[in-house]
Amino acid sequence: MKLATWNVNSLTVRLPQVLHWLKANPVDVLALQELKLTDDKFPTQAFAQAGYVAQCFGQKTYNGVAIVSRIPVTHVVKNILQFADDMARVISANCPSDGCDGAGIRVIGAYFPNGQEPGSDKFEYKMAWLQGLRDWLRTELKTHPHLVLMGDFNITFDDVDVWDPVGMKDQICCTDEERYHLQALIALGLHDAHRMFGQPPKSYSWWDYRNNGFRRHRGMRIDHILVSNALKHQVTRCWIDKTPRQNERPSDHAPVVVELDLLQYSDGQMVV
DNA sequence: ATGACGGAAGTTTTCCGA
Repeated sequence: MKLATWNVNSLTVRLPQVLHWLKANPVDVLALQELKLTDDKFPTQAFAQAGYVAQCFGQKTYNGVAIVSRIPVTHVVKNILQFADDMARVISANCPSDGCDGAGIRVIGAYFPNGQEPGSDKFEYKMAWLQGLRDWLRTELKTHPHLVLMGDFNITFDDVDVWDPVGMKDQICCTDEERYHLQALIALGLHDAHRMFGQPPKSYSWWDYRNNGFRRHRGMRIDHILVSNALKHQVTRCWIDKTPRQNERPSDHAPVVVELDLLQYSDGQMVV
C-alpha cells in the first residue's frame, strides 16, 4: 500500500499536474493540502476518470484539504474534534488496503498553520492549534492504533531539514517552540517515516518560489508522514518526489510518498 | 531591500504563504 501527501497550492491550477502524477505514481491514498477551493468546485469527475474517489474539506481562497483514494474511505471527520477552528485544515478517514471489510488504517491529512512570524497572532494560533491536535491525537491513537498522520506540517525536525540553518534560526518553521510541539507528537507514539531510511542529502519538500530556491537547492523539509507504533515495522520505503517541482508552474511543495507492507503481522494482529 | 514569486480576489492593490 502506498500513501502520499502533497501541498498543491491551488488544486484549480495544479489539477493537471496531480492527475499526471497519479498516473505515473498510482498510490492508494493521496492527501492534498491548500486546495484553495470550496467543496462545490472540487473536480470530482476528473478524479473519477482517473480511478479515484475523493473526500473534500474545502474553503474559499485559503486552506482546504482532501483525501483522494482508489477505494472509498469511511468514517470521515473534518478538523480537530473539540478544537474550534474556522479554517479547513484537517480531514481523517478509515482507508482499507484492499476491497475487504474490516481492518484498515486511519489516515489523517493535515495542513498545519504557517504561523507567519514568532510572536505574531498567527504564531499564537499555530501553538494553540498544535496543542489541540496533540490532545485530540492522544485519544485518536487509542481508538485507531494503526494510524498515519501526513501533510504539510510547516515545521522542520532539526537543522538537517533546513538549507540555511544559521540564517533560518528562530525563523518560522524552525523555532524551538515549533520543534518542541513536533517532538511532542512523536512522543505520542509516532515515527517520521523519512528518517527510518537513508535519504539523499538536502532532502527537502518545499522550496521558495523566489530567488530560484529550487534550482539552488535552497529548501526545507516541512511535509511529513508519521506512522504509529503499530505500523512502524510495516514501513518499507519513504521518499520525496522532486520531479513535479520541475514542472512549469509547479507547486512550491513536492509530494512525499510512503510504502507500507500491510501483509505482515504487527503486535500479533493482522493489519491487512 | 517589511523585497523576491505565485495564487486569489477582483480591478489595481492587498493579503498570504514559509
